[in-house]
Amino acid sequence: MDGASRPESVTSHDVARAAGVSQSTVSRVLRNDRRVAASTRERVLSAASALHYVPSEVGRSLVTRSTRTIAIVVTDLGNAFYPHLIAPLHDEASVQNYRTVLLTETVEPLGGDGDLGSAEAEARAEEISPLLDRLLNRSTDGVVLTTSRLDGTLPRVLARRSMPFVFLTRFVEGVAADSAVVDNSLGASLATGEAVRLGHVRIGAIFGPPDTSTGRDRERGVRAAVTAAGLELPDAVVRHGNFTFEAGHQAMVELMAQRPRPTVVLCSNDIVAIGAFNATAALGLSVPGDVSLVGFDDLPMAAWEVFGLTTVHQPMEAMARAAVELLIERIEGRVDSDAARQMVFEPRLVVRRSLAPPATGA
Amino acid sequence: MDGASRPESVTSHDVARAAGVSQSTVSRVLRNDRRVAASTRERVLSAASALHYVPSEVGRSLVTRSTRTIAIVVTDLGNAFYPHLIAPLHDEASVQNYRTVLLTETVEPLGGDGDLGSAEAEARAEEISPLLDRLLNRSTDGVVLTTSRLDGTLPRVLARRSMPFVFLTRFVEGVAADSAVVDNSLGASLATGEAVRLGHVRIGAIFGPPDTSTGRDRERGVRAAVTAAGLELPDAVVRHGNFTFEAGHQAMVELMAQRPRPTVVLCSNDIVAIGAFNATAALGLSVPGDVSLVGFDDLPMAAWEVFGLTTVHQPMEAMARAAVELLIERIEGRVDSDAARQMVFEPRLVVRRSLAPPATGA
DNA sequence: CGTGCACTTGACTACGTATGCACGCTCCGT
DNA sequence: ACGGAGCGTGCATACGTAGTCAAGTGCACG
Repeated sequence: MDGASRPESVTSHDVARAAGVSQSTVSRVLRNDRRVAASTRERVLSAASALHYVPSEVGRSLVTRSTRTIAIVVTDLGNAFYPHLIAPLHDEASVQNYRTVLLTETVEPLGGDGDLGSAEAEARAEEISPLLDRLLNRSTDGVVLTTSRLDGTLPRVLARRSMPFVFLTRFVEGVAADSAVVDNSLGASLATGEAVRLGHVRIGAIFGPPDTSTGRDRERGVRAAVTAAGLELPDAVVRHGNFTFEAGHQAMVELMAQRPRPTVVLCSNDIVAIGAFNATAALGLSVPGDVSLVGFDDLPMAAWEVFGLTTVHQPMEAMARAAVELLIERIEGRVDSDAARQMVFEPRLVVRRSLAPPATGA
Repeated sequence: MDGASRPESVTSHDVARAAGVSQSTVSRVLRNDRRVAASTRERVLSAASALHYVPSEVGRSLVTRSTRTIAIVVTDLGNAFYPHLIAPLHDEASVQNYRTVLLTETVEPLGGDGDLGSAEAEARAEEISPLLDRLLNRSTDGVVLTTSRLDGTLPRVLARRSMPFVFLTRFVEGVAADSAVVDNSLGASLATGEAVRLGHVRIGAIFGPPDTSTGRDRERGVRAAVTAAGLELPDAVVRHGNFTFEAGHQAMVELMAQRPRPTVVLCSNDIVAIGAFNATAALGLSVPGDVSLVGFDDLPMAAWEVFGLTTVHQPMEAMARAAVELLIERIEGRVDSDAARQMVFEPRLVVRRSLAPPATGA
């Protein structure tokens, strides 16, 4: 069956034999141990080079009990949001001489049997999913979580098994872990305040999932700013949905069917806003002529000329770097306290075409 | 320094002790070896569960000489193209019980010393870059290459070290390796033919890098169709660039400055086309009123209402699945021949708003 | 009642690398 | 000339798992 007969690879023993030294010496040379004679080092290096020797990471990991690899957990790779997070994570990890593994958390549909006892729920949480296995089987030194829902069990399990991890973008309350997030509530307030300042009164919103910190905090910020302005946010012009193009598209179609129509729609993020933008195109409406739109995140896409999307910038690169640093400090035990270190970044409003004063006399 | 004192994890020996059996038996139970008594199995499983035992992938890999992990090599994670490739790759690998690692190939700028001797070039090729190290250090069983340029040394090095790999989307001539690609030349011909059929005569093009099979083959297809129609493709309305938004944007600005302007511009892929689309918006031109646009790939984005991009569909999911299957067959030695197996998929023209007949009397 | 087979289990070793320990050698000081 | 320090190197072992070999038990059959 497995007729592979993989060509057995060259090991440090082979190099040792070729150089006429012991395997220990080979290891020392390659680990840059300075207690080895220059002439020996030379011989070993040329033997290694001649044999095309590449040290086995597996053998090394087994004895060092470290893989210098961190896992990044995301939900949906198809979502345009993640690449912008993944790239800086990857880069910063590289700088710190860590490798990166990308893992997807398949969100299981909440089945019909909603009321299983807490004992049962606990048991299910401990059940080893493929993802959890991957995180706990020591092929990874730490984890960056970007997708956690507030009720997620994953962070709790990781904490219990004392696997180092850090929250990025979102976090889960009641779990003591480092995190790097933007001040979502403030950002949403800024955007809402600007809409109010421009004279918008009939404000609509497409919020994110209430069981994510991001969705909830941005909603809080919008509602606070609306209330502070003495305005209201009627349920008829509010929708909740996932952070996806499709969710934004569909919600926007519904909102545009309301009478009176909102003159501005605040969206939970840029992807949703772009879904909404396309919905207006499908409906023959114009932005900002018929309705203004505001996003959140400031993805490169928001700046595209066809959108000109007003949005709230969050420093994703800085956040990703911070997350990696926090994590690696934990991994290498360089941090004294067990307390969670929460880094909160400043949002910044980026004004573009998609937000304008409401049409007069509409 | 490293005061981590990582809590030493539970091993199969711990489980063995708890269950009152030998480590071998624990291993057998977990490997589902049926030569173990039901009662023993029961005891071992409950001990393992009580101790929250998770087998060490590192230990396992060392002895099995296999990691069940395949690497995906891409250039630019920020490019919207890759997620659509990565997701199905990841999924198919999961189905086959393989894990996936995402690696980026940093394309080194071609320095000024262009003419180093072939011996020198060879030496540099053998130099172990971080990426190459990662691919050869046996932390990975095989590689999916999506980014190779025609002169790339990576595939050749992999072949020489007999590391299984497969080309996806692009390929490199002269390297005998399995590949899964669309018929790029045919696809480009289809799109060009349609433009001609609609009456376009002044055709412009933004081609991809000539040192990629994708860029070159799509260019070939366009040129063949133009010639077959008895038309010409003047250099003034042809640009070459990378497969990026920015390249498409800039090239389009240049093409639109030509007189007479082309009435249609064929783009090397959808990202480039969308860059071009945005350039027209910046210039105050309309698509397809002032100029028609055609892409390639049929990313979900092409179907967005604001674009309505006519493009050539390639079955990326099927291609990704095929690539994974080809690769795993190689890894597991299930394929007799050494000959390259090339799977060529059918392109399909998807007509949307962005391609229309040229304005009359323009 | 003896032989042999089926079934179950444990002792042991290999995988490739890193490293503690000990040994031998050189060189210097007295 | 002798002792000790210090350097360079090899031996042996550990890491956690899989699998080989052999041994033990019990049962059926002759």
